[in-house]
Parts: sequence; structure tokens; C-alpha cells
Amino acid sequence: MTIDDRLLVVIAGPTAVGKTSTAIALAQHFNTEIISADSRQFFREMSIGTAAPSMQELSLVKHHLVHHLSILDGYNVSRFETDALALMESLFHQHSVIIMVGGSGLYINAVCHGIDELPDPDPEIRRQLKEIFTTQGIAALQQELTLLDPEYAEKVDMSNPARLLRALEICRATGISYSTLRTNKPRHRNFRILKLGLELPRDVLYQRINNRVDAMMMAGLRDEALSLYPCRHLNALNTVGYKELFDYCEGLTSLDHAVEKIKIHSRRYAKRQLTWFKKDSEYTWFKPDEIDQIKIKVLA
RNA sequence: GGCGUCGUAGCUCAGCUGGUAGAGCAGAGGACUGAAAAUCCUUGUGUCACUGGUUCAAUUCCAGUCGAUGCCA
Repeated sequence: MTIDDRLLVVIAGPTAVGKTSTAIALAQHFNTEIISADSRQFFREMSIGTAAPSMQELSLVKHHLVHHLSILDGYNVSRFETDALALMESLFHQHSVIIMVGGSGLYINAVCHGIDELPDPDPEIRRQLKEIFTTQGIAALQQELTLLDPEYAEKVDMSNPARLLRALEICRATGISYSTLRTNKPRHRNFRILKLGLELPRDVLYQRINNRVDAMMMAGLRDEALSLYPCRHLNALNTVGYKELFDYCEGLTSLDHAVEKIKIHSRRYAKRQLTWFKKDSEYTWFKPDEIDQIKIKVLA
């Protein structure tokens, strides 16, 4: 089997654009399976709020990497890359086309182009750095980074604590500067990749987002969030649709206000996704209902 | 009907004793290598309700009109 016999079709796009049903239609047509690239649908406790595929949808096409983790499990892009590649290796034995669908751009990139091998985060180092951040502010992080990795300090967004924390945690853990470890070397993949983006006019997309949030509430999102409230500090739950309802649990907002916030935050999330995917010129863009055109593109 | 308060950016509102206006949110754009549905950056000209008046100059003072709201009848 050569590289030409293996094709990964990536279906990306903003939240609520209609990725799931398009992917299912495509997978049925090519009689193949779907790998999810959605950093929140991994978690089985989060079903309603992540708009995970329904039981009915799951029964139509075999899905992978959906609900395969607990929110208690630690997970990250690198592990996703490993898991997805291993999965594809086995799936390609039976299928020449595999569908990957999701909205997590970083995760999709990791599978398509690889991600540098860096040590897993050390909880203790991370804790120490966070403490510095909370007690001494971002300036302390900026200073240390300038000292340990002046090259990265030059180009990183120095006002973004997440970036600084991550770089420092690597510097501290390895004793080497983060930028020297960040080679950004493209990985060789033994399959072809076709990137398809789904989009809709902004006002239509926003209407779909609003409607879907209402539908989630009807489906019991409030109770799902309430049941996860004790775990609210887990990273997996730092997620649109949950954190707003945690505020409601704590009496910080009304339910209506929380729902309104979910809609707003979902729209902003969609915009960030579009910014991410749009700058990648490898994507060909379609409307979610242009199934026939998409099929032709895949066969081309 | 009388008296009072209010009418400023899509929304909520700031604008001290007159020199044509500014925040938050929304919206828009962008960044992004193990937190990524995360995290962060940039971005505010609008008949200051309308019509007159006073003034060198009015969003700001005065009168009237319209609208909103409260109290009294």
C-alpha cells in the first residue's frame, strides 16, 4: 500500500456549522469511519454541552476518540497526535479514506503536520510558576523568560500568561531554552491529507449557535453542568457552556444571563476558529450542505 | 391633569462651574506548539431626542415640543 492509497479527509470549521452531519454523510458515502478532533468531546461526562454526536448519529458511522476519556484523565495535543496516528494506522488497513472531523485547530495540526516532542508538563513546576504569577504578577514571568529564553521572549506575546507559563515550565524542566526545543520540523506522514473547511454567512452561523444553545438547555445542559460542578476546576471544564452555568450555580448570575453568556462566548469561539482555519491556505471551503461538491473534491 | 426625573455609540451608562464627547459590554479584526471550547492582543464620529433662545461658543444654560418613567390627583 502506497501513500496514494491513503487519504485523510479533514473536515474543520466553526462550532455549529454542521460538521457532524456532513462528516457522517461523507463517511457513509465512502463506507469509512470517523475520527473526532474535538478537544472537549473526548470527555464522556460532557455530552450535551459539547454537542457530541448523538447515539443515533454514532450508530450510523463508527466514531473514534469521542467520549473515550474521563474529565479526570489528563490529556493533551501530543497524546492526541499519538492516539490518532495509531488509530489511523489500523484503520487504513480496511479503508483508503478516513474522515477526521473537529473544530480544534491545534489538534488537527498536530495530526497533519506533527508537533515537537517536548516533556509532559510537570505538575510541581507548573504549580510553582502559577504561584509566582499570582503573587508577583506577569512581570515576574516576563523577567524570567527574558533571562532563560531571550529568543522566545522576543517573539512571544509577552502579555499572555499561558504562553509564558508554558515556555518557562519547559525551560525549568529541561534546563534548555524553549525555543531551541521548538524546532517546528514538519513530520512525514504516510498518507495524503485533504483539508475541507465548512462555513456559513456569519449571521446564519450565529443564528445556528443561538438555536443550538437553546436546544442544549432543553436537552438538560443545566443539569449536566450542575452534576459536574464539584469538578469545575478541572481543565476540561474550563469550557463554554459549563463555566457560565457554574457562575449560575454560585448565584453570580441568573440562568437567563448565563445562557446569554454561553451564546456570546460560543460566537466568539466560532470567530477564533475561523481565524485559525482561514489562515491555513490548504483548506478548501464549502457550505455544509454542498455534499456533492465535497464528494467530487475528495475523489479528485 | 399637576409636579419631578430622564432622553449621549447596537446595549448599559460617564461627561465637574458652557469650548462639538468617553468607559464597560456587544460587534469587528488578529495571534496561537502539551490549558486550545483554553489563553491573549488590537479596534469606539455618535443629527449628544426635536425646535427655538441666550452666548464669540451649547451635549452642557433657558423655553417649548415629543417620548420614557416616577410620585400626586
